[in-house]
Amino acid sequence: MNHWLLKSEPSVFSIDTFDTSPRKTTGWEGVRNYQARNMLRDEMKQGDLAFFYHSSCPEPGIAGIVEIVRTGYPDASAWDPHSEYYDPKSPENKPLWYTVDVKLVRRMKHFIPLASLREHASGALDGLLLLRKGNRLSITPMEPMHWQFILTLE
DNA sequence: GCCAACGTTGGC
DNA sequence: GCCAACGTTGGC
Repeated sequence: MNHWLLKSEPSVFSIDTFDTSPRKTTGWEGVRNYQARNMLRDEMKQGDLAFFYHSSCPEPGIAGIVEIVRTGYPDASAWDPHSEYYDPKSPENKPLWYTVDVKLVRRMKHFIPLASLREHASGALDGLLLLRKGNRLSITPMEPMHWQFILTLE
């Protein structure tokens, strides 16, 4: 099983938004970055777990855990002219962008602020992509070691 | 709002 | 293929 970290802006989709989603599941639409696309399409497996991270907000950090419940399939929003994720460069019969379905497993017992993660940046969380300067990927793979350690922080 | 870092675009 | 310009991300 793989471990991931998914970023989301709470003003767009927060951990609470899952409560209003059928079966607490949502399509992870709108990723328009090739590196992230490749992970969505090729690497995420059913049953994989991911930390759900709030970004670009007053208190960034890890809010919960989600599970990949459907593996990569074409992101239809790229073909929808009314969608904010519409991409005219995506051919109708050849999908350019992909998405997966994620389901909320649970909230963290305690929200884990980015600042708390940083305290271990040169220790147990050394190498965590999220903490690397300049990292902007909305999807990053995580080492099981880092996953386990973060669970001890909650 | 500022700024660093990175990705994408497009001219050549 | 190079590289400057531009756009986006995201913490602060």
